[in-house]
Amino acid sequence: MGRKRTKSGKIRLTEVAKLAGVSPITASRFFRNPDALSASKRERVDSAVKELGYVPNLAARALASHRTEVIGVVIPSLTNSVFADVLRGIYDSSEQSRYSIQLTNTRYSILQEEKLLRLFRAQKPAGLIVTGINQTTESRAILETMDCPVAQIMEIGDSPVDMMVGFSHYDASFAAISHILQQGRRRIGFLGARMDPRVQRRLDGYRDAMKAVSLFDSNLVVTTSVPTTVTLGGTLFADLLAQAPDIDAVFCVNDDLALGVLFECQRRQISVPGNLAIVGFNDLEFMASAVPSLTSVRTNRYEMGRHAVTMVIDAIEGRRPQEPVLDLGFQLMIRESSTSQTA
Amino acid sequence: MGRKRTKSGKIRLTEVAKLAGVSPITASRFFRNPDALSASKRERVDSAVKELGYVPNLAARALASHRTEVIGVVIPSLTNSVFADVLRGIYDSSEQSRYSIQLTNTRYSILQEEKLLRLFRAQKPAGLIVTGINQTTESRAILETMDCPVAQIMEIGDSPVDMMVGFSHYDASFAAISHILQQGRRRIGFLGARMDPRVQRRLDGYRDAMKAVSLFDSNLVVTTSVPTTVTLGGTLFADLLAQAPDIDAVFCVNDDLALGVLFECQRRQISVPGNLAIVGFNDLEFMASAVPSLTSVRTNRYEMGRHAVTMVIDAIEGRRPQEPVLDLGFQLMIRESSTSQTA
DNA sequence: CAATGCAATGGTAGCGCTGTCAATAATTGT
DNA sequence: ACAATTATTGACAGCGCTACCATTGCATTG
Repeated sequence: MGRKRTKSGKIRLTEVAKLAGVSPITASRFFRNPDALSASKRERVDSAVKELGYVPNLAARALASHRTEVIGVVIPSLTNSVFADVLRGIYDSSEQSRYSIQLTNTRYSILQEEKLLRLFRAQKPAGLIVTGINQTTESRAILETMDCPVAQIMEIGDSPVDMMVGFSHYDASFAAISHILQQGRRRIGFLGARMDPRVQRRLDGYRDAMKAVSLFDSNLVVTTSVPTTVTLGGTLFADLLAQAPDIDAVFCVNDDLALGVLFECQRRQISVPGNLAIVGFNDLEFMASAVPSLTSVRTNRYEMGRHAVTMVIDAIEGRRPQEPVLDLGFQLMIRESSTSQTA
Repeated sequence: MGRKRTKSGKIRLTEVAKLAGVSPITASRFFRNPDALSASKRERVDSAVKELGYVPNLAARALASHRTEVIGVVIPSLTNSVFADVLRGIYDSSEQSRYSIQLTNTRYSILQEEKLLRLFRAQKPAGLIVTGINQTTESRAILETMDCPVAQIMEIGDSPVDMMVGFSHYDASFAAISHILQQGRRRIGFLGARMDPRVQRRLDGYRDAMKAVSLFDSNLVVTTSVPTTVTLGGTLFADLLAQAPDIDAVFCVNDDLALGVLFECQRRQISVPGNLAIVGFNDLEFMASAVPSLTSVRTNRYEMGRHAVTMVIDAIEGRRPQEPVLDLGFQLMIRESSTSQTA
């Protein structure tokens, strides 16, 4: 008993084929592999598609082909502005392709991540982009049976599930501390919030850099698992001052904290960089226009998103990169807040 | 070249039904309308699903039912931190439902918006969330033939396509200016960047509030179509000072600009609020911890996202709100930057 | 010239699920 | 007790597309 609604206007591939005078399968090929058609048929199908305003039914296509044109993305946070740039890169790249993005958010929950990965595996995405390299054993197992290209982003490490795009948080942190040391500062505090694996590695870099010059002191480190805010930067800085009143520099694991520290310094009349150097991480836009301008570690987040999508799509289409790990590096943006007043 | 993969392990609804000893259609109903099953069958299907680890094939479901469980979201920018909060609300709400989010980005392009809406219409989403109320005639026509619930978010107006969640940018701006006037300031500058329709309405509110007390002066207004940054706030403020050196307050259409103005004041040794009051818009988190703390208009962005999804889902499931327009209002967060020094 | 290869095209047969409506079982009222 | 009503359930027939393989036509080869 027919649902007449079906006929209501919906153009099917069959109609296109009929108008073009070809078989449905040829019309189908027009979309998936136009080069396989002769020029004449290609043109006939093309104009039939345009004349009828045909739009493929993606559900039917997915059902018949056992594939989707969806790239899954798993990130830990929508709030963290770091991911905004990555996402922009991801969406920008995907828009030029046939693939669409399915974005999901773990809220830094390991369990949520496992659940999402399981969901993705069941839905057979064409590709997958996940954040970080510290998946649980379970998550890793799911990723390895994913049956599609997988890119891990934000950081790089030794054993990619498949591909990686990122940079070394350890090296970036180490470089930042080295710079501060070079400026003659000795008592460098460390401020960390929401200690996810990447932030943890920044702490490792800090610790090793300090230990290398025998300047490490656990009183210089203040961390919390609370999510980052500018206000929190001020609070943590106050804690740090209480623990180590003689600090002459602060390294913050992100720029929001650094801005909070700057404000707290203004509140307490601590001169920056006179009495205190401040260095942040990520190089958000405001760092350059703060007073004094704030030194930070620039990370190539937008490019990370773009490359991740490009690599995944290339892999889907059989063009695997010869080098599965892409290091996008970082740049130390040295500004007033960490250079001597005289400079 | 067989792809035997098809059979490889995939559990179909038929298998579940067989194990549960029911017909496939009954098993199907278990997912879509469990209340229609008797308790005994429901349990049998439930355990069969669990035992086999069955996961529904969404493509098949969409093809057979002519519906999807996708809610489309159209926003103009992924960078603008205002949308991060809205998106968080949207994703948080959707995760508790069966619906998934398909996010798209117009980059403030009218044409891109039309293209995306056309695409969505063809894919028959279960619901749609779009930004703003100023669609083109063409976009509006597409929305009206969308055949699914549509929520317009970020602002409210008189003729919703279907539903609306937002607040009045005009009123918010008017209220902010009234507050500044109340503080005895007379020469209130206006700084605007990326003049999208909502920002435009904030300008309208400013203009009317100033005209109401005969204090409007076009020299007090500086706008640009360039996207907002903190740095731009400083630049625009410099332009404003050049045009109107006697200003005693600045109203910025967003908090990034306000922060840029604050930094520029620090650079130029302009005392805030002594010589200049600063008021921003959105109440981003840093506003409260700046020195001095910065007055802003708090908008309920997270709630906006949550409500939009909830309303759309309710409408999809037949529970239409009696009132299609939801005004989430705003709150003026009065802080040091706009109050007299003596206060 | 037949044998061979290859490019272009089409026929057949589902992909896994649900809409429709009919059929059956359970419940109620009088 | 029996008809009328309601709750459950199932049979059937596709949804619109593509994988697979077969077929056709034509150029190439020895």
